Amino acid sequence: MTDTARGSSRRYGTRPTMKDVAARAGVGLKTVSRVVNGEPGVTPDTERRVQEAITALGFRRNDSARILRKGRTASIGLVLEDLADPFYGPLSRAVEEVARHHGALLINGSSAEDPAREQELVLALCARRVDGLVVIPAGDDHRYLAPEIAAGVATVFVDRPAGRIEADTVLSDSFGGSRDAVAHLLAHGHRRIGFIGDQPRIHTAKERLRGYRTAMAAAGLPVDDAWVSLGTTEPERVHTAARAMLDAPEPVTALFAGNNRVTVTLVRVLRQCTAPVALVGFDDFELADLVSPAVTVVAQDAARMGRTAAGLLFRRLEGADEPPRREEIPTRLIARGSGEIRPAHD
Amino acid sequence: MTDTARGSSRRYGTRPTMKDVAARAGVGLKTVSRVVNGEPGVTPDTERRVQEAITALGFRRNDSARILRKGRTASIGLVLEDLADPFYGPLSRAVEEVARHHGALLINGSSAEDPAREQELVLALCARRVDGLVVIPAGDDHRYLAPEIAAGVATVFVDRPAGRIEADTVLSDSFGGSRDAVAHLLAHGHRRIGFIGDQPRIHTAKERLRGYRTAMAAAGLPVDDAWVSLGTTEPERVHTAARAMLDAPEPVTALFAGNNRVTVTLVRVLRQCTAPVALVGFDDFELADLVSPAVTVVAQDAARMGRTAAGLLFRRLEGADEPPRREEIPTRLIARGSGEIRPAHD
DNA sequence: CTGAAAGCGCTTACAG
DNA sequence: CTGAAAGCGCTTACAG
Repeated sequence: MTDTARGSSRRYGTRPTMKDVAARAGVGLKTVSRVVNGEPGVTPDTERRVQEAITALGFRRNDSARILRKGRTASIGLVLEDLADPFYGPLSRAVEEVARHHGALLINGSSAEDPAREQELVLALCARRVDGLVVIPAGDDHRYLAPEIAAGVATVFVDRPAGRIEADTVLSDSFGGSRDAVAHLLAHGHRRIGFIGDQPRIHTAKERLRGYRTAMAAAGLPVDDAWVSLGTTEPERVHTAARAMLDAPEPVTALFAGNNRVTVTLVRVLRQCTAPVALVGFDDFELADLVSPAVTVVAQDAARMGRTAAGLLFRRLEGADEPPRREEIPTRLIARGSGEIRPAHD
Repeated sequence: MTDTARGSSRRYGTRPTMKDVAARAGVGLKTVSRVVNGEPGVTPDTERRVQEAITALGFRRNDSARILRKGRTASIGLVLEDLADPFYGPLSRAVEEVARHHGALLINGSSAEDPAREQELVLALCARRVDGLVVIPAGDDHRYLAPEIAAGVATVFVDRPAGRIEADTVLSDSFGGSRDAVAHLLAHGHRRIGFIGDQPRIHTAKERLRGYRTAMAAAGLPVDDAWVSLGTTEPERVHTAARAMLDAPEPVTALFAGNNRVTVTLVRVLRQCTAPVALVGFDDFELADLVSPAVTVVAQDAARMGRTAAGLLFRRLEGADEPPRREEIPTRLIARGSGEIRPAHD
């Protein structure tokens, strides 16, 4: 009889519960719970019997039930633009490492740069009752998150600020990094410098443009409208924009790329040019030193951004009750050759 | 009174439940459940009252409770080596897309190529009762998963086969791709070809070595032990191995790299060489065409691997009851220059 | 040292 | 169309 019951409880798709273990070991439910959770107050003999039952039945605690009772899920959500983008790999990994040290798992999803999808994902994670969220926002209005934050979901925004709510934020120094990049080109004799960046609704794109303008202004130089092009990072769009700047009657002698993907496209465009054109890119990429000329970049520290964000998150979860913080991670200019090319004449 | 109760139920960290909504709307619990889940059989007027209560209280259904009752978590686990590795980005993204179409979230973690950590992660995901698992295994003994699979956790192994259990598997054609790569070098006149690959305990490393040996044998050529080096992908290790092959009295005239990271290191090593040495790498990488000479590779389709794996997984979850499958994803040789260099003389 | 009862927040199965 | 009761598999708070 007992054997039959046990047999059927092993059927495909059915798993033994603590109750089954308790029955088999001839103890109470709470005793099984004690053993499973390593709580004290169980005699060695009782413990052994429970362990045997656990092994025999192939019991594994159902954390869904545990989570419901305890109120904490020991998981955090990570919403980013695209898991396949190399910038987010190290960032995700860093968040994961910190989560791991706190015994938490990572649930993540890609927004594909779509605000509606970002919101859908974030709210799905809230419904799962993640303890916290790390969000690289696609949208610019996060009021939908306010009730969740008020209900205790620790939330940190990374790479771009939250829109219309206050929250912990970790950003790269886009403004300072861009200003330095352009100053670097100016120091190498350039006067007509083009900026090709991401869509203007993206915060970092605006900041990088501001850095560009500030550096030009500090050098007392005018900025021709034709030297600035913001838009998608599609190769075709970037290619067209670059060609326009390079084929103008007074062509730019240097280009500053607003991000990773733009930089790579510009490397391709510039190989076709006869006259050398200087290039500095925002954000480093793996083989930047292998291309020739090697590409000068303003490097961001994605792993540090992830670590910092996760650190802030767990501070909140451990009860830190302080106003939202905004951390800025410095960038670093790495001169490799392409940014040190001087203008032909002028 | 009611207001006080409501006020306190909004306290930081406390969230309203269906019961609260029911009380406020003056309906039964089940009616709230019907509205929240869009089930039929609710008058428009009742529905409106419930919706108002939901909005007023900021209610969001607790999926932890739902999951416990329904038995399915609508989440799948993805365990890979390192989220930050560019090979896994597109693979993860592809798995995520398929999961999304099935309404499932992705929980993932990195094993860091450590079998113990792989097991710990996988079992933690099983305790969370993920519906399925996509595993890029680090270890070579997965018997620990047998009870979970028997209990209904759909499991698919990707990139490397499962060890000591039967399970759905999606692999690249490492053997065929490597054989083709080496045949390509042979066709360009090489006779002394070196192979630098990953650690021999990794299945793909063994398969790629087998492809190399098969191609050499098919050409009737001997393989000198000094031409084969398996080990970690640390740049230093790869550098030393390559130098030994290149500085030998009878140096190799071509190198076949067993993976991505090895290829990149070899590009760096070969730039220092005076005599040109041919190179083919297993696995494509983003800027392979920008390096000079551009790098000839055997490309894997990581996204297709991810899609295929997730496809198999959801077939199982939808009840497919068939023996474990093994899908092999073809590779593609992309000639870009480095693999078409001919040996100096001979 | 051990265990019975209540409850976490939902859904299921039924009854009106 | 609507709702009260039971239950998912654990943990909590108590009592022995």
